[in-house]
Amino acid sequence: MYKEWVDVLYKTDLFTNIEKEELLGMLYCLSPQIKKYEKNEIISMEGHDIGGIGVILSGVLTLSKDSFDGSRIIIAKLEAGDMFGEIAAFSERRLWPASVQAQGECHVMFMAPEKIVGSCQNACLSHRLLIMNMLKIVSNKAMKLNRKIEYLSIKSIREKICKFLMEQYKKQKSTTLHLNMNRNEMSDFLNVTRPSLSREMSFMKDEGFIDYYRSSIKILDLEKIGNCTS
Amino acid sequence: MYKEWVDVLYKTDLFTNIEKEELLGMLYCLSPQIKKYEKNEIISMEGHDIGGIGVILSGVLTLSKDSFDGSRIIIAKLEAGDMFGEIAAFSERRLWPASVQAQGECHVMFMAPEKIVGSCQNACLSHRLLIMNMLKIVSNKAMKLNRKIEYLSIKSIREKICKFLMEQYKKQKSTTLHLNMNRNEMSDFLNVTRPSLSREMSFMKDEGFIDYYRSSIKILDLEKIGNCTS
DNA sequence: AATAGTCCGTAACATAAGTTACCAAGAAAT
DNA sequence: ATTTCTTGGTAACTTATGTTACGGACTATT
Repeated sequence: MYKEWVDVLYKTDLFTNIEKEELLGMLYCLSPQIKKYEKNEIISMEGHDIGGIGVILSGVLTLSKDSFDGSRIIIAKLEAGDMFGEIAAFSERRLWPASVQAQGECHVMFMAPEKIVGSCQNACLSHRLLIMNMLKIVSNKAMKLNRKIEYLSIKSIREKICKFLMEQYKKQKSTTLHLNMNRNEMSDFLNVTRPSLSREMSFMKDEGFIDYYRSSIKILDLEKIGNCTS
Repeated sequence: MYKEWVDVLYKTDLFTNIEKEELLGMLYCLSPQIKKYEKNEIISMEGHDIGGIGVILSGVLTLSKDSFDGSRIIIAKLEAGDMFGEIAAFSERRLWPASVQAQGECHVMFMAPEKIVGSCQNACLSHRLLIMNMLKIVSNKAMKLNRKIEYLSIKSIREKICKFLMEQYKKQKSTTLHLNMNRNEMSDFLNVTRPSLSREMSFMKDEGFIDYYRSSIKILDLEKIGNCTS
């Protein structure tokens, strides 16, 4: 049952530094549930009780936050190997802070947080590793949230775009960028409306900073993008 | 040297579930540094390398983020027993994500993250507890960042004010609120300008939702504050 | 008591961003 | 090939919020 997923799990952050042979044994100890979801199926709803920590075995999920007025902001896309729910699971307020939805068919493994933290007789050493991995994962996630805050704290759209482009540039190590999101998702991510984003991007095109066609963007003036103030 | 601070540390989240008698021994094992800072002294600068995790022994500190344009957003005020730097210390990118500044005279204890995570011979059990406490602390902090994101994602000032007032109401369990910040700090927190905040608050006063005088705010129409949409 | 400093409300004005609507290019379906 | 749907650019208009500046009410200092 777990065997077919060992190769995927072996590469996850949660099981870093844990040997493949040990892994299967640990899995039986952790006794996670594996569930399959269809396209657009909602895996967890913001505000509901947390069942367990999720590890994506296959497929793509979207993490989104619902605003009061009904609009939805996509926080992130998650794929095989990624986790969700770890933050809330180990905190005091054990409610889903966001909604998780299947973008296509996918498999997800759920673990009870107590099983990770709680010691067990046969695999104590690995458990220690597991907790330490968990600490690192949660810390990294917190750092990411922090970066998100930096985005949202920026007030002008142009600065948001510049910051976004610079991060993409650093990630893709090229001035020719291929985004894995469309305009709508990009505007969601930057927390602005699509027409406003398009307008600002077209201004920047007119001014010769960038060129673009749909989700391909070319940075023409890297320096100006880098220290854009207004 | 550490003795005088045991009572403070005993109450911190980091040492939860650890006996007072054990604590002193652990401190010698962790060998933290204690430093004293004067009013307005900068304890750590955003972007610089992390020395260690800080625990506030006395005094009040402010956590703030610098924007590119020079403005500064106050994220939080920290007081005796609070920690800072835990997130970054256990993540991959070990840089201060924010600046920390002394609001008045204060004492801070710094610990190397390796000392917490690394096992030691004499206090292995306590170390396990320490790591688990750490996991909970970091998770809680991540949840708080998440809440901050919720604030920043709100676009209208009025909704921000309403959310802020509702949280204060839940915290203080009274419709007569006493804020521990002035208008400037409040506007920083909500990431809007002070005059804009004042204007919106005065509109809300005119409409009979609230009444206020400086940092005392009275909620008059709890329901309308609670489900304010525009 | 007089002075200076801080905090905060207010108002006129400027502007950036949201809103709505429309259209064209591509993609998918028939 | 034709139709339908999705995606994204554009433009006119509206509106919320930032900007700047001023003044009054406290507070602290001398």
